[in-house]
Amino acid sequence: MAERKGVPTMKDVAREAGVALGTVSKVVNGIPVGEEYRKRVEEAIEKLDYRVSSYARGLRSSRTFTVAVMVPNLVSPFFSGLVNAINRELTARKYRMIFYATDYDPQQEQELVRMAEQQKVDGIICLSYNPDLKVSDGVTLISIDRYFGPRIPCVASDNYGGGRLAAEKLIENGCRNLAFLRVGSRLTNEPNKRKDGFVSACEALEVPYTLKIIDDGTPFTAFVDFLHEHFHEGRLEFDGIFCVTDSLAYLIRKELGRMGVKVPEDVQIVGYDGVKYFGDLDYTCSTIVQPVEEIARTCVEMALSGENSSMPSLVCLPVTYASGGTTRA
Amino acid sequence: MAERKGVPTMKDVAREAGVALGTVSKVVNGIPVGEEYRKRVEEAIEKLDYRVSSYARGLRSSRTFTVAVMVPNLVSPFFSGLVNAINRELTARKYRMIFYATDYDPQQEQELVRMAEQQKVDGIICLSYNPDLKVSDGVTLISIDRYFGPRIPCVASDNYGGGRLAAEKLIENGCRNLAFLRVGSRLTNEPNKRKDGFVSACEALEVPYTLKIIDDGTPFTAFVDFLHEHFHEGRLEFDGIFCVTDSLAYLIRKELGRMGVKVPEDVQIVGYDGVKYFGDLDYTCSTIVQPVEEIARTCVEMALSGENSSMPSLVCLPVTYASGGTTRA
DNA sequence: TTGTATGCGTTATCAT
DNA sequence: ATGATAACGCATACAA
Repeated sequence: MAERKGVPTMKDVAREAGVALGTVSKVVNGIPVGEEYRKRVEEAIEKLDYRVSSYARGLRSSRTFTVAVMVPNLVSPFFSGLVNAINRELTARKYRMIFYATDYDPQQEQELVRMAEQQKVDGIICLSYNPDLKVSDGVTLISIDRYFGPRIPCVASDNYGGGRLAAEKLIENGCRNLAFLRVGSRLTNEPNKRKDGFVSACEALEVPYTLKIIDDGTPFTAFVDFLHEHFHEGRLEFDGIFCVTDSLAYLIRKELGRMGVKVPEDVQIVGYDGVKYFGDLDYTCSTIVQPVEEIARTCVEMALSGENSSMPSLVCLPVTYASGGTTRA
Repeated sequence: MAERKGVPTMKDVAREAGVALGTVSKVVNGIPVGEEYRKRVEEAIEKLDYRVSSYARGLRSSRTFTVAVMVPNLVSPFFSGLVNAINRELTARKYRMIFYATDYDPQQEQELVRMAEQQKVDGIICLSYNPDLKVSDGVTLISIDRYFGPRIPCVASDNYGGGRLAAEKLIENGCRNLAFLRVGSRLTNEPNKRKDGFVSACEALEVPYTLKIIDDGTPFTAFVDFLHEHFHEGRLEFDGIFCVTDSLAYLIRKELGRMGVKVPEDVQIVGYDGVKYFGDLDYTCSTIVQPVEEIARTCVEMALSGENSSMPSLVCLPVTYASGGTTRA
C-alpha cells in the first residue's frame, strides 16, 4: 500500500493507528493519553517514519523550537567557539539554531532582529555592537558582552575580574611596569571593564601602568608607534603587557619580535579570551580564559526560559588564568 | 487605531491597502500586479511593518528559503570558515541557514539529515564522515569533500592537484627527500587524493618519498615515533614534509622544535587548508589554500538550483599555494 | 488583471 | 479520555 504523498502527515498516522487526529497530536506532544492508544500511535509513527512539520506547528502554535543566533562572524575563533557551544546546548534540548553573521553591520543586525522577531523564533541570542539596537517587547533577546539596558539580559564573562586577574598575574610573575592595550569601540560594552579591573589591581598593588586605547578602525600602526615611543636603547619600558584580546596579543608579540624584544624574557604578555590554535590545541598566549561553555549554557537557558520578566539584567561568569608561553609562570 | 494583534498579517495589509488578500500575496512574491495596487500594498506593508510568516509560507508552499548546513563542529578553523562563507552566500540570496554540528557522530548526522528532509528545507549542505549516510531521493543534498555516489553532488577542492602542488613547491625549494603525513579515516573521501597527487609529483620528478598514514584515533605519538625513527645524529632524513592539514603541520612543527630541528632551515613543511591565525591574520604555515569562498558559492548555487538531475557528481575547485614561513620560498 | 475560496499540517477548544 | 472541528497565515487555482 503505497502512500499517496511523499511525506506522511498526522492524518496518515491517525488512520494507520485507527485513532483520531487529536490523539496523535497529544502523543506527539507528550500529553497524557490512554496507554493502549499511545502504543498504537507510536507504532504507526515508527512504521510511517512520521515527523511533525515544524512549519505547521510553528504556524499554529507559538513554539517553534528555534532560536536565532547572531554574531559578527564565524572567523574569529572566540565567536565560532561560542556559536559551537550554543549549538551544542540547543541540540541537547532538541532545539534548532538559525544562524546569522552580521559582519558588524548595525543595519544588518537590526534587520535580522526584526526578522527573528516576526518569524517567531523562541528566542534570540546575539552578540551585537549596534549601539541602539531596537527590540520589541515580548521577544526574548539575550545579549552577550553588550549591555543594552535593564530590560535586555546580558551575559558576559567577568571582565572586571579578568582585568584584575591579568594585572595580578603579571605582577606575581615579577612585572613592575605594566601596559594595557585595547582596540575597540568607545561604546559602553562589558569588555571595557577589562581596563577598569586592570587599573584597579595596578593601583591596589602600587604598580605603575600605562594605557593605550585606540578606536576601532584606527590602523594597527598606532600600537607600533606606541611601542616604539617606549623603546629606548634596545629595551622596552614595560615588562608586562595586558592585551584586550588574544588576537591583539598575537599582533603585539609579532611586532615585539621584529623589535628584538623577547617574550617572555624581556616582557610578559597576557591576553584575553582563551583562544587555542586550531580550536583545541595550545593556547595562543598566556590568557584570561572566558568560560565559553557556561556563557553558552546560560544564554540558552535564559532564552528558553520564556520568563522575560524576573531575569537578571547582567550575569557575569568567572574567568580563569591559563599560562600559554608568554609569561614566565 | 491600535492593531488587534502583535504581528500584522497579510489580511491586515490587505485591509489597510484596500485590496484583496491575493493581491498582497502577489506583491510580496513579486508577481506582476497593477502599478497603482502595488504601490498601495507596499505602503501598507511599510506602514504596518509587515513581514511574511515563514511558517505559513513554508506550510503552504514548498519554498522555505531555508538551507540546512551540517559540519562536524565550528571549532576547527577550516569548518568555521566554510560555514561563515556559506552563510554569506545564503544571506546574499535572502536565505536563512539552519546550522547543525554533528560532532562526527554518524547517528547524529543521519538523524539531522532525516530531520532536514522532512522539515522541507530547500537544500542540505553537509560535510559528513558517515560512510553510509542515507538520503531519500527528492531532497537536494550537496556534500563537501566526501563522495557518496553519482546521485549526490560532491564539492571539494582539487585535492589531487593540491597534493601535486605541495610536492612541486617543496622540490622547487630544494627538497630532495620528502615525507607525507596523514591522519584520517580510511574511507574513500576526497582528501585521500592529496596523497595520490603528492606521490604522482614525486615520481614524475624522481624525488624519493616516504608515506606515514595513521588512522583516526591513533595517538599522535605514532608520528613522533616516525620522526624519531628517521632522525639520526641530530639530523632528520627528510628535508621536506607535506602534512595533510595545517593542524597536523602545527603539531609536527612543534615536535620538530623539541627535537632541535629547525623549520624551514633544516626541513620545510607544507600544510593543507589555508588556515590563518585568528581567522584573518597570517597563515599558520606554508600551505595549499582551499578556495573556501568558491566552495561555499558552488554549494549554495547547487543547493538552490533545485535541479537534482543534471548536476555534476563531483566539482573540484582549484587550490593555490601560499608561503607561510615554513618554507624558504 | 483582481478577487474569492480552499487547503497546507498542526494545535486547541469544544462536545462527547 | 477521546474525537470532531475551527483557526493559524499564506499561496494558488479558479471565477469574475
